[in-house]
Amino acid sequence: MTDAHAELAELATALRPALLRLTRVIRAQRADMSITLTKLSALATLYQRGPMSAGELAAQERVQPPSMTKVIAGLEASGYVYRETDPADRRQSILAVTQAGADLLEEERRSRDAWLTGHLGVLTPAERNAIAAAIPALAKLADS
Amino acid sequence: MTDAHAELAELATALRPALLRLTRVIRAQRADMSITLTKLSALATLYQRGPMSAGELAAQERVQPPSMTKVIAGLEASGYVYRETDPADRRQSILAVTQAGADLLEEERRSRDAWLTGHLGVLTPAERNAIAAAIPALAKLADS
DNA sequence: TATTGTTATACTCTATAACTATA
DNA sequence: TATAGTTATAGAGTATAACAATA
Repeated sequence: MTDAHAELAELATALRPALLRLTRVIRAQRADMSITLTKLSALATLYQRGPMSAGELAAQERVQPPSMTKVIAGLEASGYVYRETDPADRRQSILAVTQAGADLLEEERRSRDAWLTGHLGVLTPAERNAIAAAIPALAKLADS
Repeated sequence: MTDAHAELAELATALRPALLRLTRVIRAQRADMSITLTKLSALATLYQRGPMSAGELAAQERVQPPSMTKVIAGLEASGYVYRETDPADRRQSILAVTQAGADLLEEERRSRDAWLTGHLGVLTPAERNAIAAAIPALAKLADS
């Protein structure tokens, strides 16, 4: 007789190290690049989803507000994002990506030596399809 | 005409935030547990793969040796691993999981409220299958 | 009072460089 | 000399608690 919980625990046990190690590898590969993975991710989200407040961006990225404050400060200092006080609620600022930020994202996307893009090319089409098919479920897990 | 590189870049762009956010959520959920995700992962690897040296464990976990030194020190202090000097090469120690370490892993696996296990249960069977199918490809990426 | 964001502080994770012990 | 591991040091990432400004 099948134990459903044991099966889920098995899946969790297999998934956890795969996520952790791959994230480590991706971070390490970025060590000598212009911005870190954390900053790149926040910048990409802001670009894709459009201008938003610091709190909204923190929620999107699944970090606490003080963590996002530091990430934004770095992106702002580098000239990749700017902010304007929301006239409707002066506690908030609306963040947006600058042209330099958009250029950086485009460069990252296009770059032939971007590690993850290059290594995805080493996988078989079936393996890439398997990853593509799993992304919505992984995103749903992060949301739940 | 299809640009293969652009497609890979798209996949990378979708995968990266999913990995990063899910890893953040999993780490955050462990905040009040007995050991951190990094230590749990190293302990689980040592248990599954069997006794090995510190250098081997670092390579398995995709971290540099000094990082693993600290992880091992914590696990040893907690009584979850022990080491014995390799008689054939006295520079190395062979690490192994103690009974307390094995008990902890069993407890983690069994625990009904382990976050990841619980939340995998919320996914549909098709979503879980998609994740299970992607794990080997994710592991291959981390290896490549 | 409640909400948004920041500052202050601290801990975990991880790396590189330099060193020690052994081979 | 070369290798395995540790120590020293530093930076990134992240959190909680306390605070300030605004609603």
